[in-house]
Parts: sequence; structure tokens; C-alpha cells
Amino acid sequence: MDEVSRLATVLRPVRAGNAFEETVERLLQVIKLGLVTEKLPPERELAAQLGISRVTLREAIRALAEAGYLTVRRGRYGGAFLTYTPPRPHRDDLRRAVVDMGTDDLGDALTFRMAVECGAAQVLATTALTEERRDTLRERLREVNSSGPDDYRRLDTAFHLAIAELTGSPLLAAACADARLRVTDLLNAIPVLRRNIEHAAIQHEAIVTAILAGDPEGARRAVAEHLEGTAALLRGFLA
Amino acid sequence: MDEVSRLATVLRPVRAGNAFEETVERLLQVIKLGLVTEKLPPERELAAQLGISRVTLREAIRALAEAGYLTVRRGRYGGAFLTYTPPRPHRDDLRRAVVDMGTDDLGDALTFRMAVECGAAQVLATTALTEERRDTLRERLREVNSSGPDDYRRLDTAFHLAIAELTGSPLLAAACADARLRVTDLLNAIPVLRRNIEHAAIQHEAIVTAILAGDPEGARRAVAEHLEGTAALLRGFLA
DNA sequence: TCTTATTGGGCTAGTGTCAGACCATTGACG
DNA sequence: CGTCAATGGTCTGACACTAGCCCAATAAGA
Repeated sequence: MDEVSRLATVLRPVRAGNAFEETVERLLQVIKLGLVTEKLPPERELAAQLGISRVTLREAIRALAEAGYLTVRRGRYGGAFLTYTPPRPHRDDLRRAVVDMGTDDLGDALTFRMAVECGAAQVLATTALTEERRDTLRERLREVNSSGPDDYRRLDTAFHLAIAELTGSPLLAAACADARLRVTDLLNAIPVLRRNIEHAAIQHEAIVTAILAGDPEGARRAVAEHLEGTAALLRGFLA
Repeated sequence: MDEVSRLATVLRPVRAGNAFEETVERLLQVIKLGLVTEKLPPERELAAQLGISRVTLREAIRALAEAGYLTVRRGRYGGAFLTYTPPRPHRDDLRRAVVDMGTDDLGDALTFRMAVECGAAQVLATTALTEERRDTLRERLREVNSSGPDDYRRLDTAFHLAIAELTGSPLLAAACADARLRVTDLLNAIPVLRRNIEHAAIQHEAIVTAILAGDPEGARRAVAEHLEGTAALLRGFLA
């Protein structure tokens, strides 16, 4: 590893694309992760949160509306309403999604996710949690474990993100959200079976138990095992 | 944790600032981390790597030149040469740096760093490493452990970054670099004592040993202990 | 039925950023 | 001592993005 390759880590592009493209990407993430279920916040508010002008935001919303993700209504109590129902996944969709992504990017995303989610669980297990936060964690666990196939992905996302957010570190939460986003399309292409939910439920239980017990080693291991299942499945499509 | 607060994680600004500011920040990072020791790459090349126009890059370079970090020379074999020698840290510098940063941001940065660096070490310990990569890791370890106080920070950075980069995940490497950057100014304000180097050397050894032994638990624990020392020191200034 | 607060829709003037071309300077080397 | 390749310096026309303002539509509630 010479000086040049070490530099490449820091001398990467300062921005991923233009503001319009990045905004479309962000909104798509919010929608696909199921973080918003009814309608987007008002344009003025959303533009401020995203740090862009209303003009740019509106272009992004228009693009998503044309793609069928949103329906915009004017007037009071109007807004950009979600009109997105994920299609029933087919087996070929997953293969195509994986191949589209490319070997390197998939490995990168899976490695990144493994590292940050394990790190978050470890940190959270090391933290002295208020009873309120412990309740929040238990509540997310209950929700995902009692969900049906239709709501599963959304609640699973919420569960994993909750671990990161409860650490109280916005940077870490953002990293975990980013990691999750990079595999969302792939996960959405995997059919959710009752059996999978039940299997994941056991692992989710183990994660929460370790965190609440203040056992960083156990939390790390439980998350690693949980994620390894998905990673192995996806990697299988690259062979 | 209601829907709004969960949204905040994803609905953050799409860009940290304007291209000029972000570029200045990046270059400053490269300089302060000691990733470049003589001169920056040619403007055309650097602009391409950073994904910005030469005009914007030149503005950033000019700003850094005016601040005394760089000296620009024209003509063949010219370029932007480093003229930055970190001042001898005083005890008050550290207190001021910590207080400047703010309680929340410091905690955020330390938590983030703990999570991603532990995650990286864990992942690397799980990976089947080529002999070449094992050698690279040993080499970085040797360098940092045999360094004097003057070169210590730079080689320590190189060591920690090497762990992240050897995972082969650019995303993870970028996250670790980012985490390190957020505490650089603070670390630079801490005087480097022989005693500290020796103490860190033992921990560095433990990290490498665990990674090479394929022991993710041990690697994670060793990194956590190593980082906890610095974190405790810095947090002490907030009391 | 009318009012009104809230929301999207649209316009304009100004600034930031870019791509690309061309000029100016420098020092190694023949 | 001249040549020339590599590098910083400068300019221009085009496009992206922003802030701020006002208009248009809508539905709850008086």
C-alpha cells in the first residue's frame, strides 16, 4: 500500500452528484425504507431539512411523482402523498438486482453494514441506558417480531435503526442508515417468508438481550450472526 | 422515539456546505493527517479526484496558502508545497479545542469512532487475509511502534487507517478516515510522550495479534480498550 | 356560505460552479 | 544556451442552485 492508494481514501469526490440527483436518492430512500408512510413534510420544511432550495426539491418531487412514487395535491392539507406499493418480488428480480449492483459494490456494502451495525450494537451494550430507552428497544423488538410479511421489512429497518439511534450518536445513526440503504433494493427483492421472520426473531431477541445485559461481546456476535445470514444469501447470487 | 425523530436521521442536509468549503476541509484533512508530506498532486489531477472544477480547487488552495499551510510555485516541478508545522501543543490548547467542539459533537465523534474502528477490526479478523496483506499490517505496526514523538501521530493514523483499508471496503475505509478526522485537532493538541507511545504500542500489538489470529472478539476488545483511553482523556476536559 | 391558514406553483435576479481553452512560468536536459 | 514538458494562472460562456417573493388552490371551521 503506497502513498497514492492511501490517499485515495481521503481524496474521493467531495459530492456524490448534483443536488437534484442526491435529493431524488434521499427521498427514494425515505420512501423505500418505509420511514414515511403517508405523505412527505411540506416543501418549505423539507427543503430546509435537506439544506436545498425549494426549487431543487420540487424538481426531485416531480421526478418521483412522474415515476409513480408520489401524488401531489395542492391546497391546505395537501402535500406529496405516497402512492408506492412494492411489487411482489420474483426470484429473477433478486438475481438481476445483485448482478446490477456488481460484485465489488455488493461486497463493499455488506462489509460496511457488518462493521457499523456490529459497532453500534457493541457501543449500545456498553452504554448505561435509561429505562425509557430500554423500553424503546423492547418496543421495536416487539413490533418487528409480531409483524406480518407485508410490514416486515419496514419494521425490521426500524428495529435496526433504533439500535444505532439509541447510541445517541447522529454520525453513527447516519452511517447505519446509509449502510442499510445500500442493500434495501436487494432485501426488497427477497420474498418474506413466515419461516424467515421466525428465524430472525430469535436472533433479534438475542441482540436485545445482550444489549440490555450490557454484554458488548454478545451483542456484537449476535448482530454478526444475524447479518451473516443475509450476506451469505446475497453473495450466493454472485457465484 | 416518534416518526419525526426517526426521520431526522435520513432527512439531514444532502450537502455539508458549498463546494469550496468542503474542498478546503478535505485538503486540510489530508494535510493534518500527514497523508501528504511534500506537495499536493497537480491541480488538474486533484480536481478530477475530488470531482470538482479546477477553479473551485484553486480557490481552496489559495485560501490554504493564505492561511500558511501551503506555498504555491509555478512552472514544471512546481505545485502546492506543504509549509505546515504543527505548533507545540500547550495544555490550554487542548482544553480550548475540546470546549470549542462542544459536548455533544465530541461525544458523537468518539462514539462514532469507537463503533467503526471496532467494526473494522472485527471484520478484518473475520477475513481470510493474503500473506501480502498480513505483511502490510505488520509493517504499519512496526513503523508506528518504532516512531519518535514527532512522527507518531502520522504513523498512528496510518496504522489505524490500514486496518480499515485492508478490509477491502472503500465505504468502511472512508468512514474510519472520517471518524479519525473528527478528533484530529484534539489529538494534535495532546503532547506525545514516550510513555504514551510505549503504552499504545502494547495495545497495537494486541490488536494486530488478534486480527492475524482470526479472533474477531479479541480484535474488537483490543481496539475498544485502545480507544477508550483517548476517549476518557478527552471527556475529562468536559467535566 | 365565507374566511382563512396552509400548502403547492411559478417567477426573477443574483451567485456558485463547471468545462474547456489558452497564457505564463519554470527547471531539467540535450 | 535553447527547448520543451509540466505545471500554475486566467478568461469566457453556459448551466445549476439559491433566496425571496407573490399567486393559486384547497378544505376545515366559523
